[in-house]
Amino acid sequence: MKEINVNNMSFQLDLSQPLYEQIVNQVRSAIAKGEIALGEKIPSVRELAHALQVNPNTVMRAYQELDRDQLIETRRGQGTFITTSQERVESVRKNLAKQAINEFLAKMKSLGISSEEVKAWMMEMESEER
Amino acid sequence: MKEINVNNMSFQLDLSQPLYEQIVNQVRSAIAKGEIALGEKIPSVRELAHALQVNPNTVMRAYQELDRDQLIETRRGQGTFITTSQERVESVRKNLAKQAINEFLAKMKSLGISSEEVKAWMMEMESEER
Amino acid sequence: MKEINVNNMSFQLDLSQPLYEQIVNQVRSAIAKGEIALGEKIPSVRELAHALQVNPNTVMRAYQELDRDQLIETRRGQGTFITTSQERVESVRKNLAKQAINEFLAKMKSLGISSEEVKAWMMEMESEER
Amino acid sequence: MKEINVNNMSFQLDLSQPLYEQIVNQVRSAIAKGEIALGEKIPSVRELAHALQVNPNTVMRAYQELDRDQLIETRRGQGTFITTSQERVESVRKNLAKQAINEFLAKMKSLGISSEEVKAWMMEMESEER
DNA sequence: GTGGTCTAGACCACG
DNA sequence: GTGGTCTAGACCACA
Repeated sequence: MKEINVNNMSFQLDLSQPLYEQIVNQVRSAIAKGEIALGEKIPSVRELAHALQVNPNTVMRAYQELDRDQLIETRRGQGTFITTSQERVESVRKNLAKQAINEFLAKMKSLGISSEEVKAWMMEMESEER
Repeated sequence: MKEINVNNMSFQLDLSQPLYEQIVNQVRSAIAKGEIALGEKIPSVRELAHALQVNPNTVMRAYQELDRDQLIETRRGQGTFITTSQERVESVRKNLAKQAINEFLAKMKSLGISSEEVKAWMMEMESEER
Repeated sequence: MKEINVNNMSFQLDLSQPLYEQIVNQVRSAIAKGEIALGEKIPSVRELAHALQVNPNTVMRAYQELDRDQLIETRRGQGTFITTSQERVESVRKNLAKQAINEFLAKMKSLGISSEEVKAWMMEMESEER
Repeated sequence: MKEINVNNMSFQLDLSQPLYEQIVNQVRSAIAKGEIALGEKIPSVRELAHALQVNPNTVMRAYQELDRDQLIETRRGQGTFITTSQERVESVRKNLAKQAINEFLAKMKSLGISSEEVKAWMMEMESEER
Protein backbone atom coordinates (compact mmCIF):
# COMPACT_ATOMS: atom_id res chain seq x y z
CA MET A 1 0.00 0.00 0.00
CA LYS A 2 2.65 2.49 -0.95
CA GLU A 3 1.35 5.93 -1.72
CA ILE A 4 3.27 8.05 -4.17
CA ASN A 5 2.86 11.79 -4.49
CA VAL A 6 3.56 13.56 -7.75
CA ASN A 7 2.68 17.23 -8.16
CA ASN A 8 -0.58 17.58 -6.30
CA MET A 9 -1.76 14.11 -7.05
CA SER A 10 -1.34 11.01 -4.98
CA PHE A 11 -1.15 7.57 -6.51
CA GLN A 12 -1.56 4.16 -5.01
CA LEU A 13 -1.26 1.14 -7.25
CA ASP A 14 -1.97 -2.53 -6.62
CA LEU A 15 -2.31 -5.53 -8.89
CA SER A 16 -6.03 -6.12 -8.57
CA GLN A 17 -6.80 -3.99 -11.61
CA PRO A 18 -4.91 -2.98 -14.73
CA LEU A 19 -2.31 -0.39 -13.80
CA TYR A 20 -3.31 1.98 -16.57
CA GLU A 21 -6.90 1.88 -15.34
CA GLN A 22 -5.86 2.76 -11.82
CA ILE A 23 -3.88 5.68 -13.16
CA VAL A 24 -6.87 6.86 -15.17
CA ASN A 25 -9.11 6.63 -12.11
CA GLN A 26 -6.73 8.41 -9.83
CA VAL A 27 -6.06 11.28 -12.22
CA ARG A 28 -9.78 11.56 -12.87
CA SER A 29 -10.42 11.58 -9.18
CA ALA A 30 -7.88 14.36 -8.64
CA ILE A 31 -9.59 16.42 -11.31
CA ALA A 32 -13.11 15.72 -10.05
CA LYS A 33 -12.19 16.66 -6.52
CA GLY A 34 -10.44 19.80 -7.69
CA GLU A 35 -7.14 18.68 -6.19
CA ILE A 36 -5.48 19.82 -9.35
CA ALA A 37 -6.42 23.07 -11.06
CA LEU A 38 -7.90 23.27 -14.54
CA GLY A 39 -5.31 24.04 -17.18
CA GLU A 40 -2.48 22.89 -14.97
CA LYS A 41 0.38 20.82 -16.32
CA ILE A 42 0.59 17.23 -15.12
CA PRO A 43 3.77 15.14 -15.00
CA SER A 44 5.24 14.04 -18.30
CA VAL A 45 4.75 10.45 -19.34
CA ARG A 46 8.32 9.56 -18.49
CA GLU A 47 8.31 11.47 -15.22
CA LEU A 48 5.17 9.77 -13.92
CA ALA A 49 6.33 6.40 -15.20
CA HIS A 50 9.54 6.81 -13.27
CA ALA A 51 7.78 7.98 -10.12
CA LEU A 52 5.30 5.10 -10.19
CA GLN A 53 7.92 2.62 -11.34
CA VAL A 54 5.88 1.48 -14.27
CA ASN A 55 6.64 1.39 -17.96
CA PRO A 56 6.14 4.68 -19.87
CA ASN A 57 3.77 2.85 -22.21
CA THR A 58 1.47 2.15 -19.29
CA VAL A 59 1.28 5.82 -18.35
CA MET A 60 0.86 6.77 -21.98
CA ARG A 61 -2.08 4.45 -22.32
CA ALA A 62 -3.72 6.02 -19.29
CA TYR A 63 -3.10 9.54 -20.64
CA GLN A 64 -4.53 8.60 -24.00
CA GLU A 65 -7.71 7.39 -22.39
CA LEU A 66 -8.06 10.60 -20.40
CA ASP A 67 -7.35 12.51 -23.60
CA ARG A 68 -10.15 10.70 -25.39
CA ASP A 69 -12.50 11.77 -22.62
CA GLN A 70 -11.15 15.29 -23.06
CA LEU A 71 -10.19 15.53 -19.42
CA ILE A 72 -6.61 16.30 -20.40
CA GLU A 73 -4.95 17.76 -23.48
CA THR A 74 -1.67 16.44 -24.68
CA ARG A 75 0.60 18.72 -26.66
CA ARG A 76 3.44 16.97 -28.37
CA GLY A 77 6.71 18.54 -27.42
CA GLN A 78 5.17 20.50 -24.58
CA GLY A 79 3.56 18.15 -22.15
CA THR A 80 0.15 17.18 -20.83
CA PHE A 81 -2.39 19.57 -19.32
CA ILE A 82 -5.70 19.34 -17.49
CA THR A 83 -8.61 20.52 -19.60
CA THR A 84 -9.74 24.09 -19.03
CA SER A 85 -13.40 23.21 -19.43
CA GLN A 86 -15.22 22.96 -16.11
CA GLU A 87 -18.23 21.85 -18.10
CA ARG A 88 -16.39 18.84 -19.44
CA VAL A 89 -15.33 17.87 -15.95
CA GLU A 90 -18.87 18.08 -14.64
CA SER A 91 -20.23 16.06 -17.49
CA VAL A 92 -17.74 13.25 -17.02
CA ARG A 93 -18.28 13.26 -13.27
CA LYS A 94 -22.02 13.01 -13.65
CA ASN A 95 -21.86 10.23 -16.20
CA LEU A 96 -19.53 8.16 -14.07
CA ALA A 97 -21.65 8.70 -11.01
CA LYS A 98 -24.91 7.74 -12.70
CA GLN A 99 -23.36 4.64 -14.17
CA ALA A 100 -21.94 3.61 -10.80
CA ILE A 101 -25.30 4.15 -9.11
CA ASN A 102 -27.09 2.08 -11.72
CA GLU A 103 -24.66 -0.78 -11.43
CA PHE A 104 -24.82 -0.63 -7.68
CA LEU A 105 -28.59 -0.73 -7.52
CA ALA A 106 -28.64 -3.62 -10.00
CA LYS A 107 -26.25 -5.55 -7.80
CA MET A 108 -28.26 -4.86 -4.70
CA LYS A 109 -31.38 -6.00 -6.52
CA SER A 110 -29.66 -9.21 -7.55
CA LEU A 111 -28.95 -9.86 -3.88
CA GLY A 112 -32.60 -9.30 -3.12
CA ILE A 113 -31.90 -6.18 -1.09
CA SER A 114 -34.37 -3.33 -1.22
CA SER A 115 -33.19 0.26 -1.45
CA GLU A 116 -34.54 0.83 2.09
CA GLU A 117 -32.18 -1.83 3.41
CA VAL A 118 -29.37 -0.26 1.41
CA LYS A 119 -29.96 3.15 2.91
CA ALA A 120 -30.09 1.71 6.40
CA TRP A 121 -26.80 -0.06 5.94
CA MET A 122 -25.19 2.97 4.38
CA MET A 123 -26.06 5.05 7.44
CA GLU A 124 -24.85 2.31 9.74
CA MET A 125 -21.50 2.22 7.97
CA GLU A 126 -21.16 5.97 7.98
CA SER A 127 -21.60 6.07 11.71
CA GLU A 128 -19.07 3.25 12.15
CA GLU A 129 -16.50 5.31 10.28
CA ARG A 130 -16.62 8.14 12.73
CA MET B 1 -31.13 -10.86 -24.55
CA LYS B 2 -31.92 -14.56 -24.52
CA GLU B 3 -33.19 -15.84 -21.21
CA ILE B 4 -32.70 -19.48 -20.41
CA ASN B 5 -34.61 -21.30 -17.70
CA VAL B 6 -33.12 -24.29 -15.95
CA ASN B 7 -34.90 -25.81 -12.95
CA ASN B 8 -36.20 -22.80 -11.06
CA MET B 9 -33.36 -20.52 -12.09
CA SER B 10 -33.27 -18.18 -15.02
CA PHE B 11 -30.02 -17.30 -16.74
CA GLN B 12 -29.18 -14.45 -19.03
CA LEU B 13 -25.65 -14.23 -20.32
CA ASP B 14 -23.88 -11.56 -22.30
CA LEU B 15 -20.25 -11.06 -23.18
CA SER B 16 -19.48 -7.91 -21.24
CA GLN B 17 -18.29 -9.94 -18.26
CA PRO B 18 -16.70 -13.33 -17.80
CA LEU B 19 -19.32 -16.02 -18.30
CA TYR B 20 -18.37 -17.93 -15.18
CA GLU B 21 -18.84 -14.79 -13.12
CA GLN B 22 -22.30 -14.21 -14.53
CA ILE B 23 -23.24 -17.77 -13.69
CA VAL B 24 -21.98 -17.37 -10.14
CA ASN B 25 -23.90 -14.14 -9.73
CA GLN B 26 -27.12 -15.51 -11.12
CA VAL B 27 -27.07 -18.67 -9.03
CA ARG B 28 -26.22 -16.64 -5.97
CA SER B 29 -28.98 -14.20 -6.79
CA ALA B 30 -31.49 -17.04 -7.12
CA ILE B 31 -30.47 -18.33 -3.69
CA ALA B 32 -30.45 -14.91 -2.07
CA LYS B 33 -33.89 -14.08 -3.39
CA GLY B 34 -35.23 -17.48 -2.36
CA GLU B 35 -36.14 -18.38 -5.91
CA ILE B 36 -34.60 -21.74 -5.32
CA ALA B 37 -35.13 -23.62 -2.08
CA LEU B 38 -32.37 -24.56 0.33
CA GLY B 39 -31.20 -28.14 -0.08
CA GLU B 40 -32.57 -28.36 -3.59
CA LYS B 41 -30.63 -30.14 -6.31
CA ILE B 42 -29.20 -27.98 -9.07
CA PRO B 43 -28.26 -29.14 -12.58
CA SER B 44 -25.05 -31.03 -13.12
CA VAL B 45 -22.15 -29.22 -14.70
CA ARG B 46 -22.80 -30.96 -18.00
CA GLU B 47 -26.52 -30.30 -17.95
CA LEU B 48 -26.13 -26.63 -17.24
CA ALA B 49 -23.31 -26.24 -19.75
CA HIS B 50 -25.49 -27.82 -22.39
CA ALA B 51 -28.50 -25.70 -21.50
CA LEU B 52 -26.48 -22.46 -21.53
CA GLN B 53 -24.42 -23.52 -24.52
CA VAL B 54 -21.16 -22.77 -22.82
CA ASN B 55 -18.05 -24.81 -22.23
CA PRO B 56 -18.36 -27.23 -19.28
CA ASN B 57 -15.13 -25.76 -17.92
CA THR B 58 -16.95 -22.46 -17.55
CA VAL B 59 -19.75 -23.96 -15.47
CA MET B 60 -17.25 -25.98 -13.48
CA ARG B 61 -15.38 -22.88 -12.54
CA ALA B 62 -18.58 -21.17 -11.46
CA TYR B 63 -19.60 -24.15 -9.30
CA GLN B 64 -16.14 -24.22 -7.73
CA GLU B 65 -16.51 -20.65 -6.65
CA LEU B 66 -19.97 -21.25 -5.21
CA ASP B 67 -18.62 -24.31 -3.46
CA ARG B 68 -15.80 -22.30 -1.94
CA ASP B 69 -18.42 -19.95 -0.46
CA GLN B 70 -20.29 -23.03 0.76
CA LEU B 71 -23.43 -21.95 -1.00
CA ILE B 72 -23.59 -25.26 -2.80
CA GLU B 73 -22.22 -28.68 -1.98
CA THR B 74 -21.34 -31.54 -4.22
CA ARG B 75 -22.23 -35.04 -2.96
CA ARG B 76 -20.32 -37.73 -4.68
CA GLY B 77 -22.58 -39.78 -6.91
CA GLN B 78 -25.68 -37.75 -6.07
CA GLY B 79 -25.16 -34.38 -7.67
CA THR B 80 -24.90 -30.78 -6.56
CA PHE B 81 -27.19 -29.20 -3.98
CA ILE B 82 -27.92 -25.81 -2.55
CA THR B 83 -26.68 -25.47 1.01
CA THR B 84 -29.23 -26.18 3.74
CA SER B 85 -27.85 -23.48 6.02
CA GLN B 86 -29.98 -20.35 6.04
CA GLU B 87 -27.29 -18.78 8.19
CA ARG B 88 -24.66 -19.36 5.54
CA VAL B 89 -26.86 -17.72 2.93
CA GLU B 90 -27.45 -14.70 5.10
CA SER B 91 -23.79 -14.35 5.86
CA VAL B 92 -22.75 -14.49 2.22
CA ARG B 93 -25.50 -12.10 1.26
CA LYS B 94 -24.45 -9.63 3.91
CA ASN B 95 -20.79 -9.84 3.03
CA LEU B 96 -21.43 -9.28 -0.64
CA ALA B 97 -23.67 -6.38 0.14
CA LYS B 98 -21.17 -4.76 2.48
CA GLN B 99 -18.42 -5.17 -0.02
CA ALA B 100 -20.52 -3.71 -2.81
CA ILE B 101 -21.55 -0.79 -0.63
CA ASN B 102 -17.95 -0.14 0.38
CA GLU B 103 -16.74 -0.18 -3.19
CA PHE B 104 -19.57 2.05 -4.22
CA LEU B 105 -18.93 4.60 -1.51
CA ALA B 106 -15.21 4.56 -2.35
CA LYS B 107 -16.02 5.29 -5.97
CA MET B 108 -18.33 8.12 -5.04
CA LYS B 109 -15.64 9.51 -2.76
CA SER B 110 -13.10 9.35 -5.56
CA LEU B 111 -15.47 11.45 -7.66
CA GLY B 112 -15.87 13.89 -4.83
CA ILE B 113 -19.57 13.16 -4.33
CA SER B 114 -21.01 13.31 -0.83
CA SER B 115 -23.33 10.64 0.52
CA GLU B 116 -26.12 13.22 0.70
CA GLU B 117 -25.75 13.76 -3.03
CA VAL B 118 -25.76 10.01 -3.58
CA LYS B 119 -28.97 9.51 -1.65
CA ALA B 120 -30.66 12.38 -3.44
CA TRP B 121 -29.62 11.03 -6.85
CA MET B 122 -30.69 7.51 -5.96
CA MET B 123 -34.18 8.69 -5.18
CA GLU B 124 -34.23 10.77 -8.32
CA MET B 125 -33.23 7.79 -10.44
CA GLU B 126 -35.75 5.51 -8.74
CA SER B 127 -38.55 7.92 -9.56
CA GLU B 128 -37.32 8.24 -13.14
CA GLU B 129 -37.62 4.48 -13.60
CA ARG B 130 -41.31 4.41 -12.93
CA MET C 1 2.14 -1.63 -52.53
CA LYS C 2 1.64 -5.22 -51.45
CA GLU C 3 -1.96 -6.17 -50.96
CA ILE C 4 -2.73 -8.84 -48.44
CA ASN C 5 -6.00 -10.73 -48.31
CA VAL C 6 -7.28 -12.19 -45.07
CA ASN C 7 -10.77 -13.68 -44.91
CA ASN C 8 -12.84 -11.36 -47.06
CA MET C 9 -10.81 -8.28 -46.27
CA SER C 10 -7.89 -6.89 -48.17
CA PHE C 11 -5.15 -4.90 -46.47
CA GLN C 12 -2.54 -2.62 -47.86
CA LEU C 13 -0.14 -0.92 -45.48
CA ASP C 14 2.43 1.80 -46.00
CA LEU C 15 4.41 3.97 -43.64
CA SER C 16 2.72 7.31 -44.28
CA GLN C 17 0.31 6.79 -41.41
CA PRO C 18 0.32 4.80 -38.18
CA LEU C 19 -0.14 1.13 -38.99
CA TYR C 20 -2.88 0.64 -36.43
CA GLU C 21 -4.80 3.52 -37.96
CA GLN C 22 -4.59 1.99 -41.41
CA ILE C 23 -5.86 -1.30 -40.02
CA VAL C 24 -8.75 0.50 -38.36
CA ASN C 25 -9.63 2.28 -41.59
CA GLN C 26 -9.45 -0.81 -43.70
CA VAL C 27 -11.56 -2.94 -41.40
CA ARG C 28 -14.05 -0.08 -41.10
CA SER C 29 -14.11 0.22 -44.83
CA ALA C 30 -14.79 -3.47 -45.26
CA ILE C 31 -17.69 -3.22 -42.84
CA ALA C 32 -19.09 -0.04 -44.38
CA LYS C 33 -18.98 -1.50 -47.86
CA GLY C 34 -20.56 -4.72 -46.68
CA GLU C 35 -17.58 -6.76 -47.83
CA ILE C 36 -17.79 -8.62 -44.58
CA ALA C 37 -21.11 -9.70 -43.10
CA LEU C 38 -22.44 -8.47 -39.77
CA GLY C 39 -21.75 -10.90 -36.94
CA GLU C 40 -18.96 -12.58 -38.85
CA LYS C 41 -15.72 -13.57 -37.15
CA ILE C 42 -12.63 -11.65 -38.18
CA PRO C 43 -9.07 -12.95 -37.93
CA SER C 44 -7.61 -13.32 -34.47
CA VAL C 45 -5.10 -10.74 -33.32
CA ARG C 46 -2.21 -13.12 -33.79
CA GLU C 47 -3.44 -14.39 -37.14
CA LEU C 48 -3.83 -10.92 -38.63
CA ALA C 49 -0.55 -9.79 -37.12
CA HIS C 50 1.19 -12.68 -38.77
CA ALA C 51 -0.51 -12.13 -42.11
CA LEU C 52 0.31 -8.41 -42.13
CA GLN C 53 3.73 -8.98 -40.65
CA VAL C 54 3.18 -6.52 -37.86
CA ASN C 55 3.37 -6.91 -34.11
CA PRO C 56 0.28 -8.37 -32.40
CA ASN C 57 0.14 -5.28 -30.21
CA THR C 58 -0.42 -3.16 -33.29
CA VAL C 59 -3.37 -5.25 -34.41
CA MET C 60 -4.71 -5.32 -30.89
CA ARG C 61 -4.63 -1.57 -30.71
CA ALA C 62 -6.58 -1.33 -33.94
CA TYR C 63 -9.14 -3.85 -32.70
CA GLN C 64 -9.55 -1.98 -29.43
CA GLU C 65 -10.32 1.21 -31.27
CA LEU C 66 -12.91 -0.53 -33.41
CA ASP C 67 -14.32 -2.09 -30.25
CA ARG C 68 -14.68 1.33 -28.64
CA ASP C 69 -16.68 2.45 -31.66
CA GLN C 70 -18.74 -0.73 -31.25
CA LEU C 71 -18.04 -1.80 -34.79
CA ILE C 72 -16.63 -5.06 -33.52
CA GLU C 73 -17.09 -7.13 -30.38
CA THR C 74 -14.20 -8.94 -28.82
CA ARG C 75 -14.86 -12.00 -26.75
CA ARG C 76 -11.94 -13.15 -24.72
CA GLY C 77 -11.15 -16.75 -25.46
CA GLN C 78 -13.39 -16.83 -28.50
CA GLY C 79 -12.24 -14.24 -30.96
CA THR C 80 -13.37 -11.01 -32.54
CA PHE C 81 -16.64 -10.46 -34.37
CA ILE C 82 -18.25 -7.78 -36.49
CA THR C 83 -21.12 -6.04 -34.71
CA THR C 84 -24.58 -7.29 -35.53
CA SER C 85 -26.08 -3.81 -35.42
CA GLN C 86 -26.66 -2.38 -38.88
CA GLU C 87 -27.73 0.81 -37.14
CA ARG C 88 -24.36 1.19 -35.48
CA VAL C 89 -22.62 0.76 -38.82
CA GLU C 90 -24.78 3.39 -40.47
CA SER C 91 -24.21 5.82 -37.65
CA VAL C 92 -20.44 5.48 -37.78
CA ARG C 93 -20.45 5.73 -41.55
CA LYS C 94 -22.50 8.89 -41.50
CA ASN C 95 -20.40 10.56 -38.83
CA LEU C 96 -17.18 9.81 -40.63
CA ALA C 97 -18.60 11.05 -43.91
CA LYS C 98 -19.90 14.30 -42.46
CA GLN C 99 -16.62 14.99 -40.74
CA ALA C 100 -14.69 14.31 -43.93
CA ILE C 101 -16.95 16.59 -45.94
CA ASN C 102 -16.57 19.38 -43.42
CA GLU C 103 -12.81 19.14 -43.37
CA PHE C 104 -12.71 18.99 -47.13
CA LEU C 105 -14.85 22.07 -47.62
CA ALA C 106 -12.78 23.96 -45.04
CA LYS C 107 -9.62 23.08 -46.92
CA MET C 108 -11.09 24.15 -50.22
CA LYS C 109 -12.17 27.40 -48.65
CA SER C 110 -8.67 28.00 -47.34
CA LEU C 111 -7.42 27.63 -50.89
CA GLY C 112 -9.94 30.20 -52.03
CA ILE C 113 -11.85 27.68 -54.07
CA SER C 114 -15.62 27.96 -54.31
CA SER C 115 -17.80 24.90 -54.13
CA GLU C 116 -18.74 25.46 -57.78
CA GLU C 117 -15.10 25.09 -58.74
CA VAL C 118 -14.87 21.98 -56.59
CA LYS C 119 -17.83 20.38 -58.27
CA ALA C 120 -16.47 21.19 -61.70
CA TRP C 121 -13.12 19.62 -60.88
CA MET C 122 -14.74 16.59 -59.33
CA MET C 123 -16.66 15.91 -62.53
CA GLU C 124 -13.55 16.46 -64.62
CA MET C 125 -11.66 13.90 -62.55
CA GLU C 126 -14.47 11.40 -62.69
CA SER C 127 -14.49 11.53 -66.49
CA GLU C 128 -10.69 11.17 -66.56
CA GLU C 129 -10.98 7.97 -64.54
CA ARG C 130 -13.11 6.26 -67.14
CA MET D 1 -9.62 30.92 -30.47
CA LYS D 2 -7.15 33.78 -30.42
CA GLU D 3 -6.59 35.40 -33.77
CA ILE D 4 -3.31 37.17 -34.39
CA ASN D 5 -2.75 39.64 -37.20
CA VAL D 6 0.67 40.15 -38.68
CA ASN D 7 1.10 42.32 -41.75
CA ASN D 8 -1.92 41.47 -43.88
CA MET D 9 -2.14 37.92 -42.69
CA SER D 10 -4.21 36.58 -39.86
CA PHE D 11 -3.17 33.54 -37.88
CA GLN D 12 -5.16 31.29 -35.66
CA LEU D 13 -3.36 28.40 -34.04
CA ASP D 14 -4.62 25.48 -32.01
CA LEU D 15 -2.96 22.31 -30.81
CA SER D 16 -4.84 19.72 -32.78
CA GLN D 17 -2.28 19.86 -35.59
CA PRO D 18 1.44 20.57 -35.76
CA LEU D 19 1.99 24.29 -35.39
CA TYR D 20 4.37 24.52 -38.35
CA GLU D 21 1.75 22.91 -40.54
CA GLN D 22 -0.88 25.40 -39.50
CA ILE D 23 1.47 28.25 -40.28
CA VAL D 24 2.21 26.82 -43.72
CA ASN D 25 -1.48 26.41 -44.43
CA GLN D 26 -2.40 29.86 -43.28
CA VAL D 27 0.32 31.63 -45.22
CA ARG D 28 -0.54 29.58 -48.27
CA SER D 29 -4.18 30.39 -47.80
CA ALA D 30 -3.42 34.12 -47.59
CA ILE D 31 -1.50 33.89 -50.85
CA ALA D 32 -4.10 31.77 -52.62
CA LYS D 33 -6.91 34.09 -51.63
CA GLY D 34 -4.89 37.15 -52.66
CA GLU D 35 -5.00 38.58 -49.15
CA ILE D 36 -1.34 39.32 -49.48
CA ALA D 37 0.12 40.72 -52.70
CA LEU D 38 2.72 38.95 -54.80
CA GLY D 39 6.24 40.16 -54.15
CA GLU D 40 5.33 41.55 -50.78
CA LYS D 41 7.66 41.20 -47.83
CA ILE D 42 6.56 38.88 -45.02
CA PRO D 43 7.73 38.98 -41.40
CA SER D 44 11.09 37.55 -40.50
CA VAL D 45 11.24 34.23 -38.73
CA ARG D 46 11.98 35.96 -35.45
CA GLU D 47 9.25 38.55 -35.84
CA LEU D 48 6.58 36.01 -36.66
CA ALA D 49 7.74 33.66 -33.92
CA HIS D 50 7.47 36.48 -31.44
CA ALA D 51 4.06 37.56 -32.68
CA LEU D 52 2.67 34.02 -32.59
CA GLN D 53 4.49 33.16 -29.39
CA VAL D 54 5.95 30.01 -30.80
CA ASN D 55 9.48 28.69 -31.03
CA PRO D 56 11.48 30.23 -33.90
CA ASN D 57 12.32 26.71 -35.03
CA THR D 58 8.64 26.19 -35.69
CA VAL D 59 8.35 29.23 -37.97
CA MET D 60 11.62 28.33 -39.63
CA ARG D 61 10.31 24.93 -40.50
CA ALA D 62 7.14 26.43 -41.95
CA TYR D 63 9.12 28.91 -44.07
CA GLN D 64 11.36 26.12 -45.33
CA GLU D 65 8.38 24.23 -46.57
CA LEU D 66 6.91 27.28 -48.29
CA ASP D 67 10.32 27.95 -49.80
CA ARG D 68 10.50 24.42 -51.13
CA ASP D 69 7.21 25.04 -52.92
CA GLN D 70 8.67 28.32 -54.22
CA LEU D 71 5.79 30.27 -52.76
CA ILE D 72 8.23 32.48 -50.87
CA GLU D 73 11.84 33.36 -51.43
CA THR D 74 14.47 34.48 -49.02
CA ARG D 75 16.83 37.22 -50.24
CA ARG D 76 20.01 37.39 -48.27
CA GLY D 77 20.11 40.51 -46.20
CA GLN D 78 16.72 41.75 -47.33
CA GLY D 79 14.20 39.38 -45.81
CA THR D 80 11.56 37.00 -47.04
CA PHE D 81 9.14 37.76 -49.86
CA ILE D 82 6.10 36.23 -51.49
CA THR D 83 6.88 34.88 -54.95
CA THR D 84 6.13 37.23 -57.83
CA SER D 85 4.99 34.42 -60.09
CA GLN D 86 1.23 34.24 -60.41
CA GLU D 87 1.75 31.06 -62.38
CA ARG D 88 3.54 29.42 -59.48
CA VAL D 89 0.71 30.33 -57.13
CA GLU D 90 -1.86 28.89 -59.48
CA SER D 91 0.08 25.72 -59.93
CA VAL D 92 0.49 25.12 -56.21
CA ARG D 93 -3.12 25.96 -55.60
CA LYS D 94 -4.27 23.52 -58.26
CA ASN D 95 -2.00 20.75 -57.02
CA LEU D 96 -3.17 21.12 -53.46
CA ALA D 97 -6.76 21.14 -54.56
CA LYS D 98 -6.37 18.07 -56.73
CA GLN D 99 -4.63 16.22 -53.99
CA ALA D 100 -7.29 17.16 -51.46
CA ILE D 101 -10.03 16.12 -53.85
CA ASN D 102 -8.36 12.81 -54.54
CA GLU D 103 -7.90 12.05 -50.87
CA PHE D 104 -11.45 13.03 -50.21
CA LEU D 105 -12.88 10.85 -52.95
CA ALA D 106 -10.71 7.95 -51.78
CA LYS D 107 -12.09 8.33 -48.30
CA MET D 108 -15.64 8.45 -49.54
CA LYS D 109 -14.97 5.36 -51.61
CA SER D 110 -13.57 3.54 -48.60
CA LEU D 111 -16.82 4.28 -46.80
CA GLY D 112 -18.79 3.01 -49.76
CA ILE D 113 -20.34 6.38 -50.54
CA SER D 114 -21.02 7.28 -54.18
CA SER D 115 -20.13 10.69 -55.60
CA GLU D 116 -23.82 11.38 -56.14
CA GLU D 117 -24.37 10.93 -52.43
CA VAL D 118 -21.42 13.21 -51.73
CA LYS D 119 -22.75 16.00 -53.92
CA ALA D 120 -26.20 15.71 -52.41
CA TRP D 121 -24.79 15.84 -48.87
CA MET D 122 -22.54 18.77 -49.70
CA MET D 123 -25.48 20.83 -50.84
CA GLU D 124 -27.46 19.78 -47.82
CA MET D 125 -24.68 20.85 -45.48
CA GLU D 126 -24.19 24.14 -47.29
CA SER D 127 -27.83 25.00 -46.84
CA GLU D 128 -27.67 23.99 -43.16
CA GLU D 129 -24.87 26.48 -42.58
CA ARG D 130 -26.92 29.50 -43.60
C1' DG E 1 -6.64 -21.48 -28.65
C1' DT E 2 -8.49 -16.47 -27.71
C1' DG E 3 -7.93 -11.46 -26.12
C1' DG E 4 -5.61 -8.28 -22.41
C1' DT E 5 -1.83 -6.21 -19.83
C1' DC E 6 2.78 -5.11 -19.13
C1' DT E 7 7.77 -4.45 -19.82
C1' DA E 8 12.02 -3.01 -22.22
C1' DG E 9 13.75 -0.47 -25.42
C1' DA E 10 13.97 1.58 -30.27
C1' DC E 11 12.90 5.34 -33.35
C1' DC E 12 10.15 9.31 -34.97
C1' DA E 13 7.87 14.05 -34.90
C1' DC E 14 7.56 18.27 -32.66
C1' DG E 15 9.13 22.51 -30.08
C1' DG F 1 12.90 17.88 -23.68
C1' DT F 2 7.89 16.34 -24.97
C1' DG F 3 4.32 12.81 -26.73
C1' DG F 4 3.48 8.89 -30.35
C1' DT F 5 4.28 4.53 -32.69
C1' DC F 6 6.20 0.13 -33.03
C1' DT F 7 8.57 -4.24 -31.91
C1' DA F 8 9.74 -8.36 -29.19
C1' DG F 9 8.45 -11.12 -26.00
C1' DA F 10 6.50 -12.31 -21.25
C1' DC F 11 2.60 -13.59 -18.48
C1' DC F 12 -2.40 -13.67 -17.27
C1' DA F 13 -7.55 -14.66 -17.75
C1' DC F 14 -10.94 -17.02 -20.22
C1' DA F 15 -13.28 -20.82 -23.04
